Amino acid sequence: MGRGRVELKRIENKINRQVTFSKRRNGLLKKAHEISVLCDAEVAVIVFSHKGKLSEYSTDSCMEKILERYERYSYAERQLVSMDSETQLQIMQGNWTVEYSRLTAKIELLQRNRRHYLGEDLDSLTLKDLTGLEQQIDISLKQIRARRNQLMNETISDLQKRFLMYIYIRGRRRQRGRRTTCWKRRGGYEDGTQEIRRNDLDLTLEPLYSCHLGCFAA
Amino acid sequence: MGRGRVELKRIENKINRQVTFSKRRNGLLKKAHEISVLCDAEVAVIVFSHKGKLSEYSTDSCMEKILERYERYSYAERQLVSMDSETQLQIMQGNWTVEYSRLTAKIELLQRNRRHYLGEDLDSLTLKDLTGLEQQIDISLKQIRARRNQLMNETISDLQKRFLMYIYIRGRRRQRGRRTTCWKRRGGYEDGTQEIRRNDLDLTLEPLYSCHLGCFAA
DNA sequence: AACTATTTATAAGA
DNA sequence: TTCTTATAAATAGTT
Repeated sequence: MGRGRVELKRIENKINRQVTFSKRRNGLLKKAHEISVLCDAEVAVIVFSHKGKLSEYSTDSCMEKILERYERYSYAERQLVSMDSETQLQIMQGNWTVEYSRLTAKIELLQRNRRHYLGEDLDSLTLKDLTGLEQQIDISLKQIRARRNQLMNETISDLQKRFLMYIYIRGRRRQRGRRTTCWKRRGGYEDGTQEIRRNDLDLTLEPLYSCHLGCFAA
Repeated sequence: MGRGRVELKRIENKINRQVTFSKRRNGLLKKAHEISVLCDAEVAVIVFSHKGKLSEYSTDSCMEKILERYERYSYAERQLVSMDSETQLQIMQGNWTVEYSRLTAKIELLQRNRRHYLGEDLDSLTLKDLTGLEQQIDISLKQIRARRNQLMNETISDLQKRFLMYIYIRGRRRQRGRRTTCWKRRGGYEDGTQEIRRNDLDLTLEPLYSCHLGCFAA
């Protein structure tokens, strides 16, 4: 539709491309509106120019509704967009408002996911989404329980070792006590004993990394 | 572009509307592809017909990527309006590094949490953390399962209704078939029957909003 | 941005 | 649905 047939390949001349884009974009949006009105259809058109400028059309100006409807149809999952070289480029160019929005959008997505992981706001999910989520959370619960059991076992055997050490040390002190003379008991020996005793059996659940208990291992 | 000018209003004749829709949809998708190739643009077109059938076009067949880009872009636009004045001031002063660090820190925290919810990187957690996490995830799994079961039950009863309707309609057609004389069966009756049958039992899992099934409710 | 020669899209008919 | 064809609409190249 114009002077001379057009070949379906990228227009290399930058000016021509820009002009053609502008004309055809208008045509496309117009046609989208026409089919929408004439045929009672629900239409969404999104166009990003080569430079990244957005143009859009949506029936009754309700893009979100149409995209939601589309998502329901295609059951596609959105993936978290990880930071890449595009981010760095944006920042280098001082184009931080876009970057800011990107980050806040990402935060919002992560928070939405978080609510799902915590079993909240599940009404918006499809059956497929829910099945996937359930499997994921099920696996994750198993892993958490496995790790917790492991840690509890470590703690228990650790406590056993501490207790054995307590018995051992008390036994040795009693032996020493029988051998020593009486004058050593004067001058606050009673207090000192209590202090030592308090430290003998450490009941906190922190791991006992620094104790060499090879003598009790057997 | 055709015989006679066309008025921009809904085509009331059902057949005409269907034919026009089919033609114009092809035209729209073709033009979307053309501008995409010629002008190196990223284009997404989504069309739902009056009957609810989906047609779509997307540059490089990557609809999700384009919709994500759209969400980010439109979120950015909304964000510029709703951004609090302090943030705007920060950004105006070119002092985006503070804001950037704040946001990335938040993202990092959220992602660390996410990994924990997914049962990853649990070694850094204490027994107390793990116990809390386990309880949380356990509750969340129960909620997800409850919601999933609810949705499955809804789907099942929906299918049951569809099936009953199918039986009912088939029965009625058989009754009608017995009453009518034989000459009506000639001239493509078989084809017609098959077409109707194809529409009788809609096995998609979309909700069945528009069906009045009061007769089966009891 | 306007113009205009052509191509393209498509409405109506078969 | 598909083909045909007359005609409206879109647009490529130009000014």
